[in-house]
Amino acid sequence: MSLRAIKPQNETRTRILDVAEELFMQHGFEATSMRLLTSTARVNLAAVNYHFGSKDALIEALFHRRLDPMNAERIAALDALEQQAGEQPLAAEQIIRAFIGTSLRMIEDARGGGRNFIRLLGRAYTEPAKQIRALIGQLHAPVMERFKTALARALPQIPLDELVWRMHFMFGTLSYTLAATDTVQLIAGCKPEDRYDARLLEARLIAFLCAGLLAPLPHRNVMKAA
Amino acid sequence: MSLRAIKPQNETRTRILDVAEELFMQHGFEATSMRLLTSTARVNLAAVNYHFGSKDALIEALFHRRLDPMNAERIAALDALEQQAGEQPLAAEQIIRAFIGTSLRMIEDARGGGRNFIRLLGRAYTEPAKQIRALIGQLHAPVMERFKTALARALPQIPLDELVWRMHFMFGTLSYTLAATDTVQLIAGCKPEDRYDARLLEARLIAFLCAGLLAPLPHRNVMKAA
DNA sequence: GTAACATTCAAACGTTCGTTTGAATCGCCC
DNA sequence: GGGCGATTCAAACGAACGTTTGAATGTTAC
Repeated sequence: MSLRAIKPQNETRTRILDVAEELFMQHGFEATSMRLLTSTARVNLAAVNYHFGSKDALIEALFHRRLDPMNAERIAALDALEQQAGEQPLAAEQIIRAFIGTSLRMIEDARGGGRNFIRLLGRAYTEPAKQIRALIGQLHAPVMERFKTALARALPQIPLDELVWRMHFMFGTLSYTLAATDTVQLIAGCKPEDRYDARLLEARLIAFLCAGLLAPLPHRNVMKAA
Repeated sequence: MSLRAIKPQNETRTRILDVAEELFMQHGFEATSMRLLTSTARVNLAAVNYHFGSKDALIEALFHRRLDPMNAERIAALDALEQQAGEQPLAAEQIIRAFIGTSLRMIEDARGGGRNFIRLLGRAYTEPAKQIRALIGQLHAPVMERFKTALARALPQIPLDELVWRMHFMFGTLSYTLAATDTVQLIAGCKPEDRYDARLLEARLIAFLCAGLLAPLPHRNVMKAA
């Protein structure tokens, strides 16, 4: 067998996953049929069922392939920050950077398909299918808990329930921004080319999110005023 | 014909729309079949095609029914604010309140189905189907333009492109928060009962969004640093 | 009462879906 | 080079989908 003819291991699996990322991002999970997927990937119709078991299992494998390393990287980044800081508390901005940096770096990876996945992920947070939301929640749970305690230590003046909501808002901003497609331009005048300058986008996101996270506490008496 | 037996006009239409709101919110557009929809609404299977023409046309009518009054209300609220302020510029917080107040008031309407629609809407912003995103974008365009100019006048120190992005972030926060389901609790410790205290949620959202909108400008040299 | 129109109904239409099947082909070790 | 597990292939499966049809029923006006 010649060297040039060596067939990469799991080539079919990989090609299915890559195409699935792109098509699921474009059309959604339900609207992407196995026939379109397999023909686009130039594999047999039965290949998905053979290699993954079912369409649902393919979706699960797709999220695991990207999310597991991403979340590990996030936790490692936070570990490194805390070790480097020693006893000193971290700044909220550092923690935010550690979280969204992982996503934004993948956005720059247009060739490798990372951008496709990030957009798909942004959509998946509001996916109606319960099993998908449950999977995402389960994969994110450890890293969420980790960042929650880190932020709570960095911002002791913010009550925990308020902090949880602000993390919720932050997460919404991030997922919506990442999920945004080229076609939808809700706010007229938005220049689409800006969207892919990940460096500038990061600076804008950080400024917005840090300010929101550190916002003055809302008056608690709104609870009684109702 | 007795008074009690009077059949409300368009009862079938209305019942279809109400059930569609609920089922589309629960399962999404694609995953909700006409058979489930019509049987839940206790109407004949052909009723949707008779009254609306097609499933897609039903979706379109569903958005029009809620969004047209909502956006009219938003613009009216902004008009009232500006007239009341006379020559004086509005505060950013007033403008934000005018926008999100409409959504949050519908969240409190659990009986009337407004809550269903708001959640559905939150999801629709990241809907993969292009026609749906295009419809939402088209229905929102006038109100978006209106709020953009209002915010630009209230915050002249913020460059327009930065302002557009911050509106984008705001919109993401709002849509994600509204779309959030009971089942997904990405951040552990979030108490679901808080979610329906619209008054408290509004105070939290306003504090977060105002701070983000008024955040210090990011350093522009990040563009060169890349 | 009856003609004209609006709505509802049960049944069927053709299509597409995810999945399964069993044979054919490939890659590799002895 | 023959055997064997891994993979690919064309074909078919039953189910579910959105939609259409034509008759039946309800409603309104004269």
